[in-house]
Amino acid sequence: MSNVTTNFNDRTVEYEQLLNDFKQLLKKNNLKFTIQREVILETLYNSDEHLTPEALHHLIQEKYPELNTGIATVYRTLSLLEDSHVVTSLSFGAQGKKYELGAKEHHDHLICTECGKITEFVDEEIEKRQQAITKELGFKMSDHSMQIYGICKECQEKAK
Amino acid sequence: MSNVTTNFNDRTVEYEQLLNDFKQLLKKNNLKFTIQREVILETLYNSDEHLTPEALHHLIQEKYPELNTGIATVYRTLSLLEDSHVVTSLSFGAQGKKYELGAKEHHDHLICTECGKITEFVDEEIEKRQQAITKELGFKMSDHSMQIYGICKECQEKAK
DNA sequence: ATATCTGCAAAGATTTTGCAGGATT
DNA sequence: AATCCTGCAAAATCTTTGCAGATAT
Repeated sequence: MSNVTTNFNDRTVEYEQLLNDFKQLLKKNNLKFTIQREVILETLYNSDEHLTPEALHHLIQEKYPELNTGIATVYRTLSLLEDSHVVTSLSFGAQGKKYELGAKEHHDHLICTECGKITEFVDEEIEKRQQAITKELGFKMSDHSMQIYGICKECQEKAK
Repeated sequence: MSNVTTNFNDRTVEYEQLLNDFKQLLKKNNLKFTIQREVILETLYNSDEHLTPEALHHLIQEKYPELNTGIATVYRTLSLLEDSHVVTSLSFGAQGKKYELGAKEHHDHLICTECGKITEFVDEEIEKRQQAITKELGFKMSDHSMQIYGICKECQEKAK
């Protein structure tokens, strides 16, 4: 099972692609390409974490203080990106929503309800079963998301 | 693989059990068993949905208006229940946190993006894989949620 | 030149907290 | 009787919105 044409394994090309898609999306909706929007996309791309709007804003303020990006712009851009399915949001036990780029390879989430840590994983078996189930029910799948909640190894040990 | 002792398949007994566990929990922490706390537990138990604090409060106000339960009590009780791992909170993309009893059988969702219909399903294969994955990573699973988005059979036919 | 964006600050929403009277142990 | 709970309302957070100047097309 190979998929040579889609997997460049080259982060620069990958980001260029993402950025281009984003520009296209904006153009199609008569929206403008601004430095703030680019910086938000880039910061999400370069983060391995699931970011809260506040954390994202903070990162941007640190890296590009001269832009003086407002938190309102972060919220507005995240909504835009979520509506367009470019990012997805998650939330767990603690408070607030967290965002991540949806363009990354598909993966599911293991979420610790004690410390909030999110671990990503991909399981071929599960992906296959999902396709089998939807096919069986005549459902045309466009997307899916899965979260497993529980307590991570570290927090279990701490509790002892 | 049988598990005769734990599966009564009798909702009344199941609820009694849950309620007893809850009472024990309260006693152990020098907390008091109040009518509001019971009603909150019961309403969560009887709901098939994942409820927001507001929705839960609304249901309770409708069913037991004479209690005049305050939203603050709902929040306080949900925190208590969540800290004790009796309920888990999660969020499905849209806004706000949603709560459900952790004791319920797992179920996944097939969501039609055209008509909004939600179909629940359980798949043994997926359940097994989830357990295998969490075990492998030393993670203690309490709950999971999975949503598959797409277009249901009926809507596909309508579109023709 | 026009339409959209942005930061700011104010408004809305959501969640938490202090307090005084009420309920449970 | 002592302790904990509750509803209420105020406070603290989190998110959205209106506006006037700035920026992208």
